[in-house]
Amino acid sequence: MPVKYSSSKENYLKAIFHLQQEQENVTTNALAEALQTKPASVTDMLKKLKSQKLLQYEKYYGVKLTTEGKRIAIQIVRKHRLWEYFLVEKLHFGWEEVHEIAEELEHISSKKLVDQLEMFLGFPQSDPHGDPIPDINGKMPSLQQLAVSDLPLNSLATVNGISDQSQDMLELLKHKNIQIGTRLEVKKKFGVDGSIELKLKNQLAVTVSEHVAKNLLVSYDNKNKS
Amino acid sequence: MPVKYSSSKENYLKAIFHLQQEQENVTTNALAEALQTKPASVTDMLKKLKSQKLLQYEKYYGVKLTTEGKRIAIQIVRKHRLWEYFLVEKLHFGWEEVHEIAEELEHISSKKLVDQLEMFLGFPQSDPHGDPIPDINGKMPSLQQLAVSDLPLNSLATVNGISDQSQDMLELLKHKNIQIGTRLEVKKKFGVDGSIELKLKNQLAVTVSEHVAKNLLVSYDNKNKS
DNA sequence: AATATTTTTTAGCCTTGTCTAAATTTTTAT
DNA sequence: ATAAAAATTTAGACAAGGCTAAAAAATATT
Repeated sequence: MPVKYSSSKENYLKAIFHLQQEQENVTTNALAEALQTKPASVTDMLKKLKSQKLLQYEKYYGVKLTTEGKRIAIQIVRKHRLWEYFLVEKLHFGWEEVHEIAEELEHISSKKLVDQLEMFLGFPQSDPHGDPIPDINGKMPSLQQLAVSDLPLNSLATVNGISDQSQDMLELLKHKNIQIGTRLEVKKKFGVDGSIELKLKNQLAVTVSEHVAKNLLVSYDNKNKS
Repeated sequence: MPVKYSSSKENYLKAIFHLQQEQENVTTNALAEALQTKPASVTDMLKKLKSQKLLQYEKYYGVKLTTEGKRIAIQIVRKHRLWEYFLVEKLHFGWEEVHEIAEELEHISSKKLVDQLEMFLGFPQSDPHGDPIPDINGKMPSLQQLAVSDLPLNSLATVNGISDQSQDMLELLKHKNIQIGTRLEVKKKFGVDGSIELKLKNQLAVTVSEHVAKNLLVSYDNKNKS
């Protein structure tokens, strides 16, 4: 039953999976962009993946994962995020360094390895960037997430994710001392440029641009004090 | 400086390195055997590795690693053994299960990853099978090793390695409760078939065949008690 | 020393995953 | 509704790594 797929195929499935979150039907160009390859190569690979029943593909009409394709994609995501957690929590990497390494580690095939790793790590719910880690059955713990830009004035919230995970973004957040778990309060919203002033728990106030505010995800704090 | 080589090339370098321990000059057939491939494929690859200056190769005359080739091979060995240690000590794998997984993990490229891993593990000196782990500079801690078959009667020794690391051997040793660090005493040597009776510390006596006795490596215990 | 055997290499072919250039289809804009 | 633009696919090529069958070299045997 557990068929092995090449790293390349796994990367295609994962990329399609991620793109599907935004758009039901994934286009060839979007995939080429995501995988840093050429559209012609994507077409070639899609035909192979189709013949393996990992996705539905009709010429010119885009692509959708089958149940099996999705299952494999989620497995890869699970491995990627568990390894990222390991790298940060156990090996003391910075959160901006781990993605690249996890891109390699996620293709190690042993299922037992992932499951033991998960146990060793204490069944973490989300990776260092706040993204949920699928459990052994592929179920994603879904957590309430809204952008800082959507918070009303004076609300209290805790950072639990970042949608733009570019190197630049992660470095900026690191610089401003914002990480997963940081508690913050919305102090001011500037209409002119969409920037927002935040008060970080136990720290000074900081101002973030509209772009940052839109990509910094939080959940409301439980208002169980007063 | 840190050029990347394919997993396949790394495997060739590693296999040559291991075979060189026994025989200065490594033959094409021996390599094909070790890598589970055909001699013709070996010849092809040797030409490529030669052109990259990783080894000296003269048609029909066998092969030898260059300094650079050896450096890379030792890096791979280092990674392999550190990962094996991790799998056994942290993820609680059995020593007979880890080789295959480490074969994959050893090709993960990040140097920082290996070095951090080593620190996280507390700079172990040898892997779960007793083989020495090269340090960050490629230096191997060499330890005194002789076969149980060469021990004189009544000598006390501690298991520190196995030369035949086949699945079957590891399973047999596991069954007989012999592992790295096991202390033993030679009780009887049977000339007929070369088998040897051992008394394991805090356990019953066991008999091992000549084959096992020849492949079980030990160091003499420090006789600092009486 | 000559022949038989084994080892190694060469030649030609295959698969996977990628590319460029050209052709085709779909979408957008007039 | 049709022309222009954009997206996608096809065709043909290439590099890496591997294979089989046949040729060549080295080694062993008589």
